[in-house]
Amino acid sequence: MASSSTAAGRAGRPRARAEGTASTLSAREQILDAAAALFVESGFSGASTRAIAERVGIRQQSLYYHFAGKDEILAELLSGSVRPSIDFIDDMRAQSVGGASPAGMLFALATVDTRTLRAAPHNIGTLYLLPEIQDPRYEHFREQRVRLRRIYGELGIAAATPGVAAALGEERIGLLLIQLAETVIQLRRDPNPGTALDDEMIATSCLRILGLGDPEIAASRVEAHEILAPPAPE
Amino acid sequence: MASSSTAAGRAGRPRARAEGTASTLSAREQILDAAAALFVESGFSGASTRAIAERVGIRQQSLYYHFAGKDEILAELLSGSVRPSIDFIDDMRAQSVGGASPAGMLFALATVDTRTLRAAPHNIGTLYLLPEIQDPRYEHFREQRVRLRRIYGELGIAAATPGVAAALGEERIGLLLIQLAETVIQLRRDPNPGTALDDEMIATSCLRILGLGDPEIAASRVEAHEILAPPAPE
DNA sequence: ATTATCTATAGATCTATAGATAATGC
DNA sequence: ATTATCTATAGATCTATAGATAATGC
Repeated sequence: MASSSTAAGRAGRPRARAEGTASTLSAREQILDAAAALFVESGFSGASTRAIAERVGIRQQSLYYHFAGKDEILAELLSGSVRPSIDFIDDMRAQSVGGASPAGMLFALATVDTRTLRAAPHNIGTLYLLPEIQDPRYEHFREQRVRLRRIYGELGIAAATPGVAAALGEERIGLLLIQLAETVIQLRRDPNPGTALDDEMIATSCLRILGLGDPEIAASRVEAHEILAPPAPE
Repeated sequence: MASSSTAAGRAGRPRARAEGTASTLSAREQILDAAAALFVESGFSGASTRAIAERVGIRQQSLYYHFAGKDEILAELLSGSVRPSIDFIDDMRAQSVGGASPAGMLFALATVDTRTLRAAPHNIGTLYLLPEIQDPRYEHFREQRVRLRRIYGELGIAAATPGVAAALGEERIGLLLIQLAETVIQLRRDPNPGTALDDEMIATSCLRILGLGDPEIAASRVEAHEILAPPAPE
């Protein structure tokens, strides 16, 4: 059961503003969560360390026990937010899903991505849009995203009809597909919840852009389901 | 010839840091331009009034002669940036382009939008992505964008195949199409200029999402050309 | 007189470091 | 002893207002 550090009220001087709720998260996680909410709402520069700390229920200066600076908090949030997609890709490749077509894999990837973006707390995908991430400091993160885009491009060009493949090329396809997946971010931003957008709508649109027709899309969808929910291995 | 206020060195105390270039822009325009560059690079909160003024070549406090505050500068930039699209829509409707199909009009609108986003100085479309514009203060701008999205939705659902129209619905179509048009923003952000993306690629992708095939897309493209470059009247 | 700048400056932040303190762990 | 907080505080901003000043316009 290895108790670990996640636990409730333990070592260290107690907080001045004793929390009523006794969060299940570690202090570090509480900070990340608070920062995510505020970065999404006010941007990186617009969210002060004081505001973050206040949301957590600690003093501004106490943040520095857990993070070297505000930028480290953002770096960690960013790296956590691409991880699910990258992991999924690596899994899919490792399993070398023999039977799956590029279109099937693309459908699965788009589904996972949109699902992740939708389920993440605080619409964290918004962070991708902050101007501040262009800073050299966040290059590692940007590289991860380039990698993701490249995978979209590779799968996309392999799945596309010859005409579309020739007209667009791999890089543009990658860009368009990832852009489409991120529609979810804008959708969550919209305060009017009238429009729900389910994951498969995006994945379907991805394949349409590539020139595929309804029968191919339907087949890819079935493949994607197999990739995503593999038959229980005995 | 009405000389107007745009002119070069005129009334008012001279600037301390005399500009070598004697800009052709009015001070107000110089401020807007400098602010646009900095908002795009550092975000709204990340760009200080001092930095903006420095770029213009005036003192920080002198900004307040032209604008009541930083937020007014952003408001003006935002309103200027949607105007071309809104104007085009109003024109297109006013002319009541009798012959044009929804698909043709959509192709034309997407072309104009991507062209505008591509040609604007400083990748100003990035401003749409700033978290700060969710503030109630910028509601007017957001309404303009909602209007634009609605037009995309109306044209899109009319142009779509029955299957796609039924599966997605007008609002989702609007969201997806506008998102696609804004791929240009991300493209311009990418420092690697390897990938040029021409306007018609986006417009074409818009129609593909709607389920249209190559012949319909080709026809819409021709219609769009007629809308965009109307045969010289009489 | 009007216009567009300037200088001076108030007051409110904001980030980060240094060192004290109040818990738990051994 | 270690851990996680606290208080105190430095130093750097940042936005905005008030009032002076140096041009042009009449």
